[in-house]
Amino acid sequence: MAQLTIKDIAKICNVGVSTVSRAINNEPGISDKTKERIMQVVEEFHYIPNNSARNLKMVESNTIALIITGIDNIFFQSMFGAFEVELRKKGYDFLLHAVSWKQDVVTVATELMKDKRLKGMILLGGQMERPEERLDALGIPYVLCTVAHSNEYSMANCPWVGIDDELEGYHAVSYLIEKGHRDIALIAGQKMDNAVSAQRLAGYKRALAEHGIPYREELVQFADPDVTDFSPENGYIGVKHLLEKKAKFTAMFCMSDLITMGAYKALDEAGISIPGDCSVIGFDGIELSKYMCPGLTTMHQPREDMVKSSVKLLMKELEQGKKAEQKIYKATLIERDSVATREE
Amino acid sequence: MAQLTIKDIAKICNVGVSTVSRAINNEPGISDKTKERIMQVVEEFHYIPNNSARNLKMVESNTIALIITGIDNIFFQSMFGAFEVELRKKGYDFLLHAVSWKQDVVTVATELMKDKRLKGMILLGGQMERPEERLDALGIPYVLCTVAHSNEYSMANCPWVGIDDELEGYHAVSYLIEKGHRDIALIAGQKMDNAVSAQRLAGYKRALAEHGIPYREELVQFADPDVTDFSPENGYIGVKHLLEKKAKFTAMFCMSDLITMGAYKALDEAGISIPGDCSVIGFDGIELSKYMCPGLTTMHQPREDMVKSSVKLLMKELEQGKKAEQKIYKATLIERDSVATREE
DNA sequence: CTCCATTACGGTAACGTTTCCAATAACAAT
DNA sequence: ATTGTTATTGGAAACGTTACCGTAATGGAG
Repeated sequence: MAQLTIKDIAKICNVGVSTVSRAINNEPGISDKTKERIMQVVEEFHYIPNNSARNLKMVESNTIALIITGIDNIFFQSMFGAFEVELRKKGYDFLLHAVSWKQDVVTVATELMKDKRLKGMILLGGQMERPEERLDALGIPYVLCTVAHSNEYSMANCPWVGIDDELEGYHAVSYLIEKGHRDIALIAGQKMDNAVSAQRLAGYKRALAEHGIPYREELVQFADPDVTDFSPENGYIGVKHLLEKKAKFTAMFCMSDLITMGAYKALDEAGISIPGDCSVIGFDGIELSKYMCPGLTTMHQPREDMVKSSVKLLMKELEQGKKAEQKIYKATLIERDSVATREE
Repeated sequence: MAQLTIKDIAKICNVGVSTVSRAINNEPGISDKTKERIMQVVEEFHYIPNNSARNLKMVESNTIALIITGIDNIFFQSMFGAFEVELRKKGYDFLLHAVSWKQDVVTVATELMKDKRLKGMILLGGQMERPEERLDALGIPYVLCTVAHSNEYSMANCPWVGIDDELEGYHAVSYLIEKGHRDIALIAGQKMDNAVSAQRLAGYKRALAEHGIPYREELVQFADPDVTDFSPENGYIGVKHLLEKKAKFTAMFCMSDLITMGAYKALDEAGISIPGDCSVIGFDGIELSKYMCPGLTTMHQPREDMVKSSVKLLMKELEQGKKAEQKIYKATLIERDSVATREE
């Protein structure tokens, strides 16, 4: 079946192509009568404009793209919706584009920008070093949301919103210490290649150090190379390893809430009660954490605020041409029932 | 910053545009020397072709789209990856496109087909009636995977893969009955508008009827209008409602595993033990179900098989021009620890 | 009835690419 | 040298749309 084009519609209606174009884009300079007639034909023949041609021709769109690395991550998933409403509220079109871990985000972003004549973009998730070097060259406003980076390098030169992973890891562990725990296990992500994990680990070490507790390697368990970072499996296997090593601990910091789900299971199978025998603290504050038994105490990332802030930063750049800014949020501790005080 | 085009590259290299085109698409009819020279310039200037122009010009791509309704659904999420590897294995390019519940899937599909010159497509999730009427007109092969439909209408005329929700609902409830239960609660999705829920409900009723157990309305709990179908909240609130009504039951069928998570919590808060006081069976067999405490007994949908089958069906249409086919899978019961035998 | 201002419309050049076709270069065979 | 064959290359048309510009139609004022 041959594809229906704007010319076909024009021919059917006995008008010029520009008139049809005016009709479908409700532009001025067309009488209501012809417009109606054209739209009727459009409906009847199910004509749909070709976006490639449109994007090719148009000098600028009204579209803002959300480019997300790690679409299978439940944490980011919970942010899609908020981004969409926030952006539409400001009158922009919205485009969600997933990039897999193997692709280079900047390449994808560049491609997308050219193809869609993007007005701006928000990069969500993943990790990168010195992104501004290549991103600035694109010439359109962008903001990085929850994009990880190594300890050595800060995001100081880009529009960036997120939390300080080192600091919040420190807070989580400090909380456990305040509750009287000194033997604190850690279930982390991949040992290499995971910047978030590395930073939270740094926070863990600092908290220990500040309270004069020696760092013991046998208590920190990284994800096996073949399991997904921050997944339930990560937690389940992690705890199993800990138990095999006969590591002794009275509390545990898991680097994601999903990890705690696996940890709960492994602990349950070993007959270790939460929080009686072992306290557990999670990270992220995802919806699911509230339904765990016992309710999970966790460091909650203010996702809503982070998306609002990202959009606001982008708008500022877009509308006022303002320079790059940063917005670093605090995580908040949600106390539920998975952490107990340890008496000496 | 002006956008770099193929003409710019051609000018820089002192060659014609067609030569550059040949280089970047590694087509024959170009000497290795010039090709190398061009590619070097391409790298240096970070040239990226404009896909809009490309798609506009090219008569046919090698791309197959996965169009998914309900990207936030954990069940579908677990299928993305498998689709991608399966399709790439066959040598096709892969494109994931999310459509929100408000959009019309067929419109989106048509648009995408025109824009990207799709070779074929797979529709995942959502629900539609008589989709073949409009989809066939597109003129490209497609297959529906786990797309719901009402009881009255079967998918007999489209390429379709999925399970029989009525039958598997029947199986789940029959299993409970075999275990000696007669007072079986049901936590369902939205009362209206959810075809999957409606079919599993029909299965529930049939199982009851066949065993001479009267259907009692107070035991079935639909999702509140403002909560997400099949979510943990759906389960939590559902059980709370049941308990408020002082409904008496010894077992419970939840229409998704996610629902059971909320149900577990509500049961736990009410001091009702699983499976001692109440057995629970779930549906879907998602990864998470294995980590619940106690381990969840659930009807597992063969996701891997369903994606493989979808791709195979599409290939058949693509390569041999075969007519629409159907593939209806059986769910398999995974017995874990959430269902107990009830003694009379 | 004429003139002018306004509104409605049609024609056509771009947008950046691929692909066909023609043109040139290279080189071997006569 | 001449011819033929093949390997490279350049030019230009087309893809479907939008946006500019010019022209025709309309309608009100004089």
